[in-house]
Amino acid sequence: MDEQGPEGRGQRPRGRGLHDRVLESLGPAITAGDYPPGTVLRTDELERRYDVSRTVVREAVRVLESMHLVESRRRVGVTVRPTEEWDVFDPQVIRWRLAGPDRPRQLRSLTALRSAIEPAAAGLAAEHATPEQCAELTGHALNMVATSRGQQLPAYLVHDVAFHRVILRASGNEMFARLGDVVAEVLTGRTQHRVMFSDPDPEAVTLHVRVAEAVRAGDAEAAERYTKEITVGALRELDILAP
Amino acid sequence: MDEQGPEGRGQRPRGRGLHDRVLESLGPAITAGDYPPGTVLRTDELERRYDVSRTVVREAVRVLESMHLVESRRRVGVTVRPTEEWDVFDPQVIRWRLAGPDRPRQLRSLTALRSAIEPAAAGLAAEHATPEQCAELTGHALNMVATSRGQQLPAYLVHDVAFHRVILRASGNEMFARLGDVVAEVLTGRTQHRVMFSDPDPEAVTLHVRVAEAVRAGDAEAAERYTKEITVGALRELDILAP
DNA sequence: CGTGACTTAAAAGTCATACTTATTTGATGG
DNA sequence: CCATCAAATAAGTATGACTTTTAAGTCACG
Repeated sequence: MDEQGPEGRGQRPRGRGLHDRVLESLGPAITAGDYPPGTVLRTDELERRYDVSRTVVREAVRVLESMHLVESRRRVGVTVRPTEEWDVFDPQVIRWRLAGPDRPRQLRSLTALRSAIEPAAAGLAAEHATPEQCAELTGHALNMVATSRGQQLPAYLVHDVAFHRVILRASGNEMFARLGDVVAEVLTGRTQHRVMFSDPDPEAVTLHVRVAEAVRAGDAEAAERYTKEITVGALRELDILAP
Repeated sequence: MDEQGPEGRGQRPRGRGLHDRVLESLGPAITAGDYPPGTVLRTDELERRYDVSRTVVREAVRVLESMHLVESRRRVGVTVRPTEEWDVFDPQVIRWRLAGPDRPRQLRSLTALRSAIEPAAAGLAAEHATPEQCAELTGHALNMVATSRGQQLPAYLVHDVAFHRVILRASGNEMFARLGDVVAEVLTGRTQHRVMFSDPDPEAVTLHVRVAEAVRAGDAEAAERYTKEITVGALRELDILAP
């Protein structure tokens, strides 16, 4: 029907299918508040809006429903659910909200989460980390030191993210490990907002080295304490940037 | 807008749809390890197995895919993904795993998570709780004391769950608040396994009262410390029950 | 013997349509 | 005024035809 040539053939579209495209449009819109809770969407309306078949819309809606973003009821339609019922731990929801107007609030929530989780993870890591993980850890810490001065923020960020990922993984707790992506997102976001400022806080850099040492030494208490200091610093930083 | 639905909109609206039935069969099976990572399912096979249409199967698969439990690829099929990629924070995944053979491991992970989150939440609650929430808290704590002796575990559990829910909500952090259901699940599961034993640990009961007092007094440090003691006790208990 | 280009087939993805079922609304009648 | 039942509506399900992607097999060529 449409003999229009394929748009970007060499592109790398995030959505691998039509339902993904619908999802990647509806999800951000809902989490951004474009459709406030209580808003009712109708399947056939969405069909027309996105010019896709019923099948595609239903699959997208089903996923949104599994995230508790919407509720689909017969004879009513697809209703946007109250914010407090959303699955705020769903990585996709987190991504959408971080990309929307709710970003500051979301960053604050996530940083508070980090502040609770990461110290505990570091403590566990001190008890469970393998020699390889200890080596990775010190490696990243040293690289953080090396890149902490002279406009090398991108390189610094890479090692910062990797460091925290190793800690979370080494904790031996699968749930902690799964937060690696979230932490990465927060760290990346923070760097972007800090790019106008100076190099990373030297104290924070030192603390990372201390954490690596503590984990290697198997000193759970120290690993936890130093990590706590790192995350408290992150919280303070947020208050400074947007009081 | 009164909602006096006879069934309520509880979590078990028996057979809300065919796709739900497929999901509630496939989800537990995958998380239980009946289909090990790498296993390939084909849509038409599932159609026949559950005697439903293509539409229904696809919707179920799409939801499983959004949980990162499976990956659907053309010319290949629906592949079960490696365990470490699953969305272990998804409430539904948690429910499934708690109902399966992985339950002990899952309970341990979740208790470690509690141990990290709840003290932080209590600290925040001490700073943000409204007078009403403080009243609820002391009310539940007192009721826990009242029901802590003489085979009243079910009643005790109700207040225990409610207590922790209020703490998490009062923290003012939406992500902490969302963990209320998870904590409820853990506490309920623990009680079921303890039913053969005696009444709840008197020390734990006292600690809950102390937490309520600390929150009311706005003493974040104390609230955090006492809550930490509660969760550490829960961790110890797990080691005793299944070392 | 590889190696790269071409063909093939398998399975998911998409669409259109007809039909079913639950639920709200509101009209009817006690 | 309330209960009951009928109609309208939108989601849910089924089906079959068609498209697209891609793993894998084939074959000619260096």
